[in-house]
Amino acid sequence: MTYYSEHSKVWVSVDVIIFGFDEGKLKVLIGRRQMDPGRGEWSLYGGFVAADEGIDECADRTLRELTGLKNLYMRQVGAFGSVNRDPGERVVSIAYYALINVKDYDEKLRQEHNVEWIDINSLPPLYSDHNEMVRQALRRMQLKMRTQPIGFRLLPQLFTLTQLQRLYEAVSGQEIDKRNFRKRIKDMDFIEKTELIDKKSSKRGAALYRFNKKAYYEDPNFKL
Amino acid sequence: MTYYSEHSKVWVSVDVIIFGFDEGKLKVLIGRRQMDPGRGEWSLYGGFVAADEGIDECADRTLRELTGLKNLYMRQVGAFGSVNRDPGERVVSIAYYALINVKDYDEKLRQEHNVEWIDINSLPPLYSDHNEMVRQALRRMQLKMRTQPIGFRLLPQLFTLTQLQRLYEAVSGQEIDKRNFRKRIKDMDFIEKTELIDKKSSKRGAALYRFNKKAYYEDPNFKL
DNA sequence: TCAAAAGTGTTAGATTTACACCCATGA
DNA sequence: TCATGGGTGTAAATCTAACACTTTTGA
Repeated sequence: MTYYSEHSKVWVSVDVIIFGFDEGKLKVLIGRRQMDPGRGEWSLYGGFVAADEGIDECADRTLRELTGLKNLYMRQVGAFGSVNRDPGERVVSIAYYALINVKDYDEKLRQEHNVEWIDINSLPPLYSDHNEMVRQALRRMQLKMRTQPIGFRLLPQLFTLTQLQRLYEAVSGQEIDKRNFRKRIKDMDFIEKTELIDKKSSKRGAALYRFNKKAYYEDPNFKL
Repeated sequence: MTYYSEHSKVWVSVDVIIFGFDEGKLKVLIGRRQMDPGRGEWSLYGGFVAADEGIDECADRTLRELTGLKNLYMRQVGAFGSVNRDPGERVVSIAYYALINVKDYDEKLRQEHNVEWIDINSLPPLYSDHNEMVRQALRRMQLKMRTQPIGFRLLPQLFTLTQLQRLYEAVSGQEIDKRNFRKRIKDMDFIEKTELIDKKSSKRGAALYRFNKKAYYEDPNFKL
């Protein structure tokens, strides 16, 4: 049974832009390409879509393969399919972006896969059209972040308000007024202050907060 | 030269959600599927990506094939690639949406292709995941329309403010206050009032306006 | 003469922005 | 004791939303 046999098939791959937040900077996980063509060039991590898997499943599998983590936040950026985007063969690639807490990523696994966290503002030239994928992924993530509380995916479960503010500054690329920021946060009941104090970041210590998912679904008024 | 031969290839197609505005309603161009499987079902118009064309070129070609029109506004919605989305074979499809002025579409061509303008709020069940494609395309278009003056692509070159308002109401799905709307329009210097009067829509007649692309690029302050 | 659509301003309320000082603590 | 990051409120400006009547003219 072959319905579309007069048309030609192409390879379809998935490339993942993995965002992390560390040292006050927004970072992307990239590595040296391990196959030809382009072996050794800086590249996003990716993989080919198998005959019996959907593209979302492929993205999940690829991400888990690299990070060992499940249930990460991931969204599609879009399809990239210029004829000559891949120097080897005709490949259409679907880009996804994912958010992870850098601390959750096992250091050994990172080294095994030979990938590194690079500041998004200092990315080297990447393989094929991967720089463009990163640009588009960032734009998408920025937009999403204004209206959905996904930033917490880049932070530990407990975080200080300064950390949260630095995160939003790093993602949006612009400074935020401390008092106005904290005022807005106070209005969101699903960002809960805990009794715990973080003593690492300052002498005085800063209150640790937590994102309450359940409270968010009951009253999802997020707007930054 | 075969780099990726251990991986399997799939068919890649393009499906186009063509939006039009007519009789105060937002409409989509759909037709009866002309091939197996699913022959006769309501469906978006689409086509397969050839080995030597990029996906954007494929979308352009598909759109021109159907409408005979060039330089239409078109944007990618995303890739759809569940394993079983197509009942015949494994096909990954990239959805695009396009905006056209219904009046520019040659009636004869429309009949030849056997497609119809259907109110987006009264769409029948469509082939495969096409209903979902339309939903996502609409959402994308709505978002874009708030910050970019793309609505004019759905109207004749000359239009009245009431037409423009009805368009925005149809796209956003909610009523807009007439006075507030016209106030905002007045602030945009690139929406120019002409000397011409439209006498079709009312006894009194309404001023016809025009979108000045050049003026927009000089001072792109659009916000609705 | 009247029905139908065009056109026009004001005001209250809500939201956004700008801005500076005291606090607690470890070194 | 002092340097460092934590924490707090107010006022002006801007933006948004609500709202009703007059005009023109073809039928």
